[in-house]
Amino acid sequence: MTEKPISIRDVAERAGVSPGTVSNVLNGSRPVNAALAQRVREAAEALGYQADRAAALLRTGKARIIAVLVPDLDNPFFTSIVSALESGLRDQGYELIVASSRGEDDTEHSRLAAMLAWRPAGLVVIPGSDEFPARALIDRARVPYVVADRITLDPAANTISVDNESAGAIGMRHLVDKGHRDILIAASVLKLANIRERCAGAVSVLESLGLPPPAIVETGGDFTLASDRLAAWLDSNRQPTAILALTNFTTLGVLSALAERAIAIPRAISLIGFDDYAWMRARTTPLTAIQQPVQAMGEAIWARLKARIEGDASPPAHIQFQCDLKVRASTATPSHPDGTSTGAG
Amino acid sequence: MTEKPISIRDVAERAGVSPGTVSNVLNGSRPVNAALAQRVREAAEALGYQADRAAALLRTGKARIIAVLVPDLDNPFFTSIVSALESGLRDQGYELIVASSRGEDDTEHSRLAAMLAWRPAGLVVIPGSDEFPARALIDRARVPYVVADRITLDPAANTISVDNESAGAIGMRHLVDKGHRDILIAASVLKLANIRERCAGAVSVLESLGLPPPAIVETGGDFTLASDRLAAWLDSNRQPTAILALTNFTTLGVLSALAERAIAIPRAISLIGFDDYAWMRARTTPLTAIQQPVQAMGEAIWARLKARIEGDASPPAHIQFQCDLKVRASTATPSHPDGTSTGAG
DNA sequence: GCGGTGCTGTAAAACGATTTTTGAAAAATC
DNA sequence: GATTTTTCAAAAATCGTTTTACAGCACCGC
Repeated sequence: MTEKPISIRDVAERAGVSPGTVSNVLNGSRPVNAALAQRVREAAEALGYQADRAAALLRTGKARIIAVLVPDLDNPFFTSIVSALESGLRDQGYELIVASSRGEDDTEHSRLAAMLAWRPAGLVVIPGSDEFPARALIDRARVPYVVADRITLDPAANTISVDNESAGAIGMRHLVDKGHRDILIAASVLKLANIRERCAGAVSVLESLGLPPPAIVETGGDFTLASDRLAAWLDSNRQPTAILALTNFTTLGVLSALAERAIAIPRAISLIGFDDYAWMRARTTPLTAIQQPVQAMGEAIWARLKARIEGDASPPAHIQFQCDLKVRASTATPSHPDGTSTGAG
Repeated sequence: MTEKPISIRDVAERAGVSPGTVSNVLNGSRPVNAALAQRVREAAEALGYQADRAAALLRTGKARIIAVLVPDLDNPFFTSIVSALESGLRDQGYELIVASSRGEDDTEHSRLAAMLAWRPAGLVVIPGSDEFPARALIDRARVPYVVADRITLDPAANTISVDNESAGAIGMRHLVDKGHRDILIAASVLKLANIRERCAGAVSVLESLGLPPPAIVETGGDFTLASDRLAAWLDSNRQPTAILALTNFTTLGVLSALAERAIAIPRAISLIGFDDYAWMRARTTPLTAIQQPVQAMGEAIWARLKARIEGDASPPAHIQFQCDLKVRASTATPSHPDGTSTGAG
């Protein structure tokens, strides 16, 4: 009893033309007599015709699909990129397929292979590691792609990221300007180039001023781990006067560790967070934060990818966005300006 | 110079068999001589063969695709559902295509139509409104589907949601038990049935105890709006001793409004948040929160959808999950037990 | 008036898998 | 040993679109 979905043939019949003509009208691939075209369009409308994407794809070899691979769909930074992308694609007849690599190389590989079997028109990938071994797959598929957020060794890749050195530097400079000398950097995972660069930027500020290097603690990727590592560090080291967090999850980890110990922000310790979410502002002490221009990045990713899809053959671009420091109440002058001589034992 | 992607024909040739046999081996649709099968598998492996999904889809009529439509890809509740779903699908050869309706009926309609053109095997939708006008599209496409989070009037729909009445009730009961009588409910949008039910659950607790009804403020969907509306309400009404927030965004709105006014939690006002995110815990005063079992819901959605895809014809189920109240430091006994007689003017 | 040249529509050939049909061996039966 | 049945792979049909090849027609210049 299940009625068949309407095909191009039905439309053709109703409009009294051949299927080829219908296709030409609907895709504008070849000029068609205006009156006929009108009839075709009416017929299509009346029947509620939607071209079967599978058949179209099979013939043309390119799906109007953009595949996105991110390391973690529970990380708001990644989902906000996905969201920004979706906004860009929505009106242009593309669909978005998403997958999470969970930061594992082999998952990354298998998910990528599965998505490429759809022959997507383009690919956006946030690699789980700098090596990015799945790159070979992409090469083989010859699909236009953009690497986002992470830096890659792949010379052929278009990349969209933030200026991580500068991001680290503006945070550190702000702390130094406030008078802090005893600063802890909460880094997530140092084997990621972008995190290393944020560190480097921060460290270079101290270096250029002839100040001693900061302490760095590597917190790992997720929130609970970060919280534990930071707590352990705080319990076994002299308390810094300021903390610079390099990702949104480490920011949470720092907040958690400080809250547990009832360490006041910014009275005892100043804090700079990374990324800028509503929960960072909806606080008694809103967080000073290094804000990534997520929306702009999403748009840039799509702009670049779209250009590539449409045949642009310019050399690969490496677009870098500047982060903004949103100064709020969580950073203040240290209570003991000479931070090196005090602090808990 | 672009080498062609390897097709089933290439594999067949290399293994010295026909394409049909390759298909039978790889899909197990019909028995094939073990030795031959082995040869075929080796050839496929050697060539790195991946079946063109489009061709397969065209023939079989069903894509191994699950389409997901959510109201907002920037809302962590919705993305966590997507994430949980992705985990379920990953190993079963399905891909996930996502789209955002932005809470607009016509966007919902057009995005749904676009996704259905791929003839997905299944559909998960979180409708933007109770009316859910796009339902007609789904009926026409005869695709198995599950409605998540929202309640729908559609009698044929499988739904997965939380027990909203109970969720509202456990929050309110906790506040009443603590001694609060002057309670404000921060609801997002009352035209959504799930929000109305949370309200109803909360209100019924007061009713059953013979207490006066709570104040309710409708904050709207997004964070800044919620913050403004709440601020306005607080400025023009007597200050309650406790606030019950009914969504994660309203929780943020409440926090923001209270922070701006330097109203201490829980000393001046107790607060119960909705959903349970790391940022609610990583605070000096961790939030008491009504936690939705997101992971379990994601799994249930997939289980139900999968059953339907595989031909299960049992009557539509309406699965409800119970929320958990996580009691933390943001709720306390009101400073003036008789809340009606004090408060700011 | 005639051959050429756009124009515009139809007919038919792809696309690459799956599935049905066919056919030729091998196995079983008498 | 001849005939029937079974087995299993090859061949062919199919899905619905796009695109190529071709044909009819009008119009052009000579």
